Amino acid sequence: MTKPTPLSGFPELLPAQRAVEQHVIDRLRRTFELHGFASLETRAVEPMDQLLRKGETSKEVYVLRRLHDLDGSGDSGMGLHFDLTVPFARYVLENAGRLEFPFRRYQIQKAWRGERPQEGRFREFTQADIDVVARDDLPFHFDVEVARVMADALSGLPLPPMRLRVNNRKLIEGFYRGIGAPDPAAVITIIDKLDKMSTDAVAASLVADAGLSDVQAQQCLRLAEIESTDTTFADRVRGLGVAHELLEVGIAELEAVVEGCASVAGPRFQVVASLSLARGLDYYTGTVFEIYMDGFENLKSVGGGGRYDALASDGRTTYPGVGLSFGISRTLVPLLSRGVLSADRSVPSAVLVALVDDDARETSDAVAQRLRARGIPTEVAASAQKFGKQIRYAERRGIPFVWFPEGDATEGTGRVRDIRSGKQVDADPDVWEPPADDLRPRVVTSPTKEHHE
RNA sequence: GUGGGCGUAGCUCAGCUGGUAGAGCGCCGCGUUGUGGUCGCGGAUGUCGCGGGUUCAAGUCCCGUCGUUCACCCCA
Repeated sequence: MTKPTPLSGFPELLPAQRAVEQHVIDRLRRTFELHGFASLETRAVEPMDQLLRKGETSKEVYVLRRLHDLDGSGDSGMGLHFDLTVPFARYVLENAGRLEFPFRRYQIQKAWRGERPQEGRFREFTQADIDVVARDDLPFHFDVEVARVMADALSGLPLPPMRLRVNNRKLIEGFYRGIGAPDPAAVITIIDKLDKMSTDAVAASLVADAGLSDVQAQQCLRLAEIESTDTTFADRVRGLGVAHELLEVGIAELEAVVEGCASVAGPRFQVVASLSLARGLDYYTGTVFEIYMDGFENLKSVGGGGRYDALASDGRTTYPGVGLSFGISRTLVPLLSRGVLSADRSVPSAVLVALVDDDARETSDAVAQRLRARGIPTEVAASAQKFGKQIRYAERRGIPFVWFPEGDATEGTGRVRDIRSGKQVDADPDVWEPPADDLRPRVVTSPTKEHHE
């Protein structure tokens, strides 16, 4: 058999890298649950009509087909989900009668997109979503809450500092209406390209494609320039002299989000009111979020979300929602492959129990069992090589302690060596404990490699 | 999906206008007859991503393909 080649866009990690990913997932899970969000897992597939609703035909969906369904007559019309929001909306409708609203859930799962892979952009990837959904009416304070929860979750991760950019659709749409823009939606789409096109090009496009006058286009650009980490943006917006009812509602909401996040912001997590943020998706109706990672702006956003007044609807009842999504693969894979992040060992074992000779496996197994009984991940040496070799076996894998048994199986005493310091002490497997930090693989960062480009 | 760069040992890479493969690190052994890391000495490893073509001769040139990366697109 020839050596298999990797599959483009379907990243797989080495054991130490996976340990980092698991740490991140555990950490996110713990924080989400700390805030009372319930865990949910939805199936991998959705009906194609669900996936392609709202005319999102540009989505590259992987379609599912049975091998023996040659003529396609039994075509199920199923595809792999490309995000976690669409499956969640479907799930809410399907289980509306059995859920308690407002319903808060998190979901950490894979998603699939057939797009061309690039750094931080894959065909199979993991993301973490939190959403709150209600029936008929979802109070605004949940917009603030989801931002606070994500801030709490992300600032606890061993990652570069994150920046949450916030804006409000009502604010910008009210502004565009207030200046008399004939098609506010078109303006939003064009403003969203500000990070790629020059301001002159955007201005020209606003005139040509959104039907604005030069003066109106300049007003839009001045709005987009506004940015602040506190509520001072509000006066600057009002200073532009545009009046509209919707604009005032939007300003008030954005102020509330920025104020509400003030207590969770810190050196590792910044919240910025950013009036150029638009997000192309058309289903957002109020607050919009985007998350960026410092030093990795080339990845674009590593998370995003916002408020949808109609996350789901069955025709009779409407379910508004607000949520945020964080790209685990997008964030972690580039950090891992650049060596910025890694784990200090490639196995869970904290202790390697040495094997004195081939007949002493029983003794070593007994020691290992006693350590495991107290929650210490332990493995027994593969063979009775020279102790130097056995220590090296541990060293290669990053296992911090080697246990040398003494006496027979019933005694279970011995000496334990910290192979990093070389310190060796007499120990009892029913009593000895490693430092808490050594119990599990630790995430280590290399700040020297953090800066690039 | 469209267009460009790159692909040589486990890793990072060198290899000139084509002339039958190299360094550093790592790995293995011995010095060191049961406690690694330092040091010294010795050693192994490549279908030069894969397939085809041009040529007396291809790692080197051409085409295709896969992988990777960048831009567009899209977004996590």
